[in-house]
Amino acid sequence: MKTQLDPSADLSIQIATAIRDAIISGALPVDERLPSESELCETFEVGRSTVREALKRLAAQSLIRTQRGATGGAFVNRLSYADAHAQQITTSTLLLSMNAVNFETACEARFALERACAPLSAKRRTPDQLATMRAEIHRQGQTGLSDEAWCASDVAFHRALVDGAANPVLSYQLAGAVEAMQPLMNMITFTARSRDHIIGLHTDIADALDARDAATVDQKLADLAHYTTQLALSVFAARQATQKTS
Amino acid sequence: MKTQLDPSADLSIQIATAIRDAIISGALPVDERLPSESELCETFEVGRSTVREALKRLAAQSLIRTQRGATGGAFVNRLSYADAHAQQITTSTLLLSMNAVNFETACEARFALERACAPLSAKRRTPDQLATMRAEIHRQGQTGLSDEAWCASDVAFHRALVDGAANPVLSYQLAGAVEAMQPLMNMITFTARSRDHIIGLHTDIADALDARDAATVDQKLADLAHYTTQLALSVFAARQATQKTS
DNA sequence: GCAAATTAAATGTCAGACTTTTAGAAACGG
DNA sequence: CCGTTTCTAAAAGTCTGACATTTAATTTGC
Repeated sequence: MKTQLDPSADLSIQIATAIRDAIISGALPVDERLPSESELCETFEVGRSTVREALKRLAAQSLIRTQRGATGGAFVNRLSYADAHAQQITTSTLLLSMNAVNFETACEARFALERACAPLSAKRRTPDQLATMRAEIHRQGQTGLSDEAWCASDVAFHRALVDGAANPVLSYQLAGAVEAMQPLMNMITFTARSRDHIIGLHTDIADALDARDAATVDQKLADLAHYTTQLALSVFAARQATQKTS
Repeated sequence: MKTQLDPSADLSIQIATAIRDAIISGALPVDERLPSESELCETFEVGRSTVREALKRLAAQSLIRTQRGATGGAFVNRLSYADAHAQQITTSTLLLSMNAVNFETACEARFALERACAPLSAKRRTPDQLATMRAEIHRQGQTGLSDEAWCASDVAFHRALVDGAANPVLSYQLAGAVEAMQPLMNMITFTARSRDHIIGLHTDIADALDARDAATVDQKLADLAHYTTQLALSVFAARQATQKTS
């Protein structure tokens, strides 16, 4: 792990990189304990704060965890799907909000990914996941549901669909994308009429999954993608018109 | 941004979280300069090392960048697709290597995602991207190509296919998945016979994209997924048999 | 008016002390 | 001999103060 450091660049970055490389390459296996901070100081011949800043960088990426106390120290962390999922959501959310990705692009990506797991979900979905979808559809039909609650339920519905594919790698990638889009979706006002239409499509999707009819699931997801995009465009257009008159 | 800190938990984590929330919520816009370290010390009433460790955590996630000198400081970073892409690859790679995701699961996810952008790529691929694919196919046909070089070319081919969808959100998500799988693919020995078969499928895919024939692209990707999975399984089985005899 | 030197502000690094947490060892008592 | 309590040591977390380095703005000198 020891590498010569270039004093002209930031030391804590170099140390973090060296340790990260050791972890990624497998030289430091999961749950292996790193040397203590003092030992790392001697190894790299730097001050303790420098070592600590390097370790914090790694901790921020969930590559290590630290534990205080006598047998404590820094340990190589087994990256959990939950950790990866959280990072994915943060990254995707920031990417969407900071780069002015237009709604169409985000929507297209989301539904393209979701359609990718439709056939798998049709094959493997459990009765439990179907029940979750039905429950969310029922909730979506309730009057007086706020736009936020509506969107949250929408996410839960699609999350169940994705989980139905029973592929954790797909779930982690996709659920991140779906949830990252929620802030964008929250900006849309869903009228009672548009809600009814979406609920209809959701019902069709659930029915098709029930019947393990992959083609119909795919078709209805495509319809939903098209409808959502059109709806968003009209809502944004209307909002822009309002702003001009005011 | 100022929030009361709980002295029982780690201060640097709380400070990092507070600033991160401010960034994600948009309270701190892109390129906004954070208060200097000394000012943050006073705001949160902690020592400078604590503030610095918090900032390093954020820097590790590309949420901020720091600049030295008179007009320096920490600035809210505009997350670039390149940054997001790099993080995605690291996360996905670790997830696959640390969680004993079996090859079938990873492969299934990868091709499911890739098939998701096949129809878009068929519609939008540029002549340039087609040329890249043809070039990689040509390279793959050369004799004496190492397994690593073969896999790298394979990644480049699929990357061009994904980029053909002309959706940056899809590119970032998918290219990460494709590249994260490369270490797993590198573990497979590709015989001349299997290479020929894959090259044939690649050619079919390129031809179908050329003709903007989405259905055939999808079909050939499915074939490729199936073939790759079978090939991997047989390679792993053969390796296991060898180990038993030794 | 332009170039060089100075200054000031900011991050990066270091050293040392202290605090807190924690597991294990030692002492104690039944 | 066993269980409980106390002590101890190791380690991360925090604080303070100092110095180094980088960089832009300011001042100075010509």
